[in-house]
Amino acid sequence: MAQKIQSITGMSDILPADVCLWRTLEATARRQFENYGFSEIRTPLLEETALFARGIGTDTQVVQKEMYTFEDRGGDSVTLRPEGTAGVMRAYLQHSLDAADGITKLYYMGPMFRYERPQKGRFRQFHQIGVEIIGTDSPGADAEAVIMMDRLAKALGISDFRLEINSLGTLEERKPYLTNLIDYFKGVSGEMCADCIKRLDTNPLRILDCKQEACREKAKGAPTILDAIGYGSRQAFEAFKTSLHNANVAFVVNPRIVRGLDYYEKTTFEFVSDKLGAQSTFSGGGRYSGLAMELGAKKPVPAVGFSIGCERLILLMEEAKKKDGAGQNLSGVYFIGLNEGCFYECQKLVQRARDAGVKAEMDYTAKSMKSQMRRANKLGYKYAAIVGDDEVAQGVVQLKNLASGEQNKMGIGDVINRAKNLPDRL
RNA sequence: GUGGGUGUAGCUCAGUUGGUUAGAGCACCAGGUUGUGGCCCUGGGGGUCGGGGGUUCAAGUCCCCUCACUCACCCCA
Repeated sequence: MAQKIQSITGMSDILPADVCLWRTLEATARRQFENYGFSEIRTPLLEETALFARGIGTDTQVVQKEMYTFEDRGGDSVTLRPEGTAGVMRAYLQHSLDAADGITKLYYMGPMFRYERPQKGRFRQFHQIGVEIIGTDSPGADAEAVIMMDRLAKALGISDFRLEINSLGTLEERKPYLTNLIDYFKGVSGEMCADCIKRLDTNPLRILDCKQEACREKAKGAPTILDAIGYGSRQAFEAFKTSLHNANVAFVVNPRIVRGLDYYEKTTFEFVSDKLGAQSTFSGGGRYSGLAMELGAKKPVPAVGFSIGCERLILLMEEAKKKDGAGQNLSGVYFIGLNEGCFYECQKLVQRARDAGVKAEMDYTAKSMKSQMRRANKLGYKYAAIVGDDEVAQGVVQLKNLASGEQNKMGIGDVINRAKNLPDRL
């Protein structure tokens, strides 16, 4: 016997019962983003490996350990995209999307791939919806992006979340800060956990976020990035905060927010919820400008963006939906043929209904009436249309309203009008 | 990559110190009504007990290995 094949680790099916929620998310995001003047862009799932290596940063965990990278048949190294921003920036540069206007506002949605151990809210194939505002370093753009995300979450019925913001300063400002930070932690490294001692070399900012009690204690006394950033960054951060206030977007400043991708600078932000387990960030982003140069642009291109972890947001939507408990609305006509002789007539009627734009089905074989009625009920049809010998002879059907039990004889034209909720002609 | 938890019917789960033919609820199918669904009643189908090996007269149950799922570390959306 052949072995049963199932989906591979960390890559799950979105089943029909769940697709409704996904469509709501996607449609709401599209409508919102387009109201803010964004256009959709679709880039390939597969890109040259160098795009991500250079764009995200060679030393990041994503690039070093998590990418699905392989040689294609021509011997080129290609990679399944682990995030969306690099591909969008590549497309922006490749097609000179700045030509029409200095500012380009884009959004995208689709699957991303990272080879990680799955857990709650984390998968190997996961979905992101993201936006990028390219071509301006105005903090107004940062605010617009964050406000849009805030409104989207609320439009989806999610209220139980908080916004955390920070500024990482520019790359130049961060360098001396990092040196200070490393010096500080080296002074107290004897009391820190093994992971954090490693982080001194790999990712010192992460130490600020360590969950170990001893490290947290030490992190309290550490120099803060917000004290180290320059005048320009500070002013931009203040302007950003003012815009959030003006839009009634609540936030907390969290100087320990660290982003995992190298290209971030200045404003960064995360939308977090404590209903998501350990992976509590459902949307995160920030400002970047070095990315374009890494991808071969002649000068830096300032940009800001964020991306939503769809699976995590869906989790929150499910949570919010539990409170509503929306009932299903019935629709369509289920045709019931009472015997073999009526079967073909029934097929004709089903097709006329469908051609007229009405949802309609029937059994594939002439089973008992009871069985067909049960099916009509189970599938959530509003009407059953019963077709027996008498009805065929008279050119009518018995149309039964399955909710009220009311039943009337009528021609197929009237059935179609009823099912389309058009007023009856009679 | 590391650690914990869980794998028995389509789903949720029982299954005693190892002991007859592995059960329940829901779901599914049929009948109770030869042309009327939902509720109810009756009956039915469906299981390599995740997989492999071992101990034993005997393994769903004990031991080893393995795989999958899940949660956490790490990291991130």
